[in-house]
Amino acid sequence: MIKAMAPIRADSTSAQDRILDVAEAMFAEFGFAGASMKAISTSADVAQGLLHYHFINKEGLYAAVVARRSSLINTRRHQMLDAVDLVAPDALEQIFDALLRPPFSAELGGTVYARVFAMLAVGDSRDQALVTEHYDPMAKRFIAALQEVCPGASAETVVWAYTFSIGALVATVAHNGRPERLAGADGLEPTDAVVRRIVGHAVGGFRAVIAAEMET
Amino acid sequence: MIKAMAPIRADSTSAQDRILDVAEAMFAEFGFAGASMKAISTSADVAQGLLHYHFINKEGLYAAVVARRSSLINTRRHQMLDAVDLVAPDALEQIFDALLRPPFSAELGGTVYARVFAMLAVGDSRDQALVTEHYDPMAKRFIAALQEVCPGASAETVVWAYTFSIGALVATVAHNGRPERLAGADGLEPTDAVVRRIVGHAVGGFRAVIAAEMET
DNA sequence: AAATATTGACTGATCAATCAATCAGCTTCA
DNA sequence: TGAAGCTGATTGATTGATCAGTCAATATTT
Repeated sequence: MIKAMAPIRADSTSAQDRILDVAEAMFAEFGFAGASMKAISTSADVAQGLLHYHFINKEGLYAAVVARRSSLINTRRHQMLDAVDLVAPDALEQIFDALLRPPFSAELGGTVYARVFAMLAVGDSRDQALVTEHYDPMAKRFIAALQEVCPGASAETVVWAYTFSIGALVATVAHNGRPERLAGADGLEPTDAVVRRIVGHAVGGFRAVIAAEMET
Repeated sequence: MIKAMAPIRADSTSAQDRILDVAEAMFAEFGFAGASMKAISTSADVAQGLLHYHFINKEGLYAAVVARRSSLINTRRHQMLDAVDLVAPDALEQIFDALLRPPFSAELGGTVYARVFAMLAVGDSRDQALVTEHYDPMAKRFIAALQEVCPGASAETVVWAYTFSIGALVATVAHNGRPERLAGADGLEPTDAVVRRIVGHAVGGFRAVIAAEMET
């Protein structure tokens, strides 16, 4: 006999994934302390106990949310960096494009997680531990690539330029409506145009801090 | 007889100021939802009811913390922008210096508040309401100054460049130890050196996005 | 000048609501 | 016969907020 297929769930996603999706949205809106396990379980339509069954406690759930998205985004970053020709004249543009474009990607789940990512970047010791685990290795590889392209630059200078660029990314991707408010515009620019802007800014800023170091 | 002097308090600060100082530190470390009124009152050595007496509720206390520091910092920014010669060759440097230097000032209370400021920048609607009230007018004046120096640039481009620079500022001033971690350094650079770096980065990035717009 | 009201700052106790977490037991599938 | 996934009820602790009442200083009246 033909075996019954794996049961097709009405919503087509497992309870675990549903919890992660809802938790991501809640953490994005209210932060770690502001999101409650009760609200997450209610919105995900599961018992609150199930959250602890799968993720042990609130920190575990938070870490799982971060791990899921950061893995997707950083894998893409590594792929794009792999494809960069470090001796090409526009190597800098390519490197920053590889660093800054993936967080905007909708198919990597970017838009909602982006706010969690922004909070991580400015967060306390708990957030920093997650950053250290999930983002620092990627960061160090990009910093090494920047140094390779720009041999005269000191490590300190490159790290600061990297930090500034990530800050610009965070401010952009946290899409809280401020740029639109300040410009008096009502619509969002298409993603690709914003990415080109931020990459151009990062490259220009990078060249400027390198030049400032050289002339001293 | 000589009248008794006004009583000299042991700690020389009013209870209100003490509450604001402690609340600032707590919000900086744990965020809005993470800081509790009980913990704040205990650390400030006052009854919890006094927080509600002076600030009505938690949001009122949070708003008071933001209002106090943002007023100091933005006043300084306006003063420095007033002193800028908009037709000088280094007008751009001067404008960005006026924008980016005050948040680093220790005498304006910067170092602790900086983390509150960082959370504001990436925060939810409550945070954005405070940003709109306390930061947007200043931002608009700086954006206007940048447009004056760079007449060919579109408003949109200038706003994005401004947004990127504020992002770099936030990432820097949230001093969570990440730059040092990535560089493997153990000491902090002197403030003035960091400010010069970030101003140079902002100017270089600004010129780059303007140039990119011109050539299209 | 003495007695009396009024105010503002502040405390200590207490409230219902909400928090994260636990656990016994149910169901489903291998 | 398990084991994994999951529920529903419940826990003690903590949350922001309220309120009656204390106390010292000032203002008003006698």
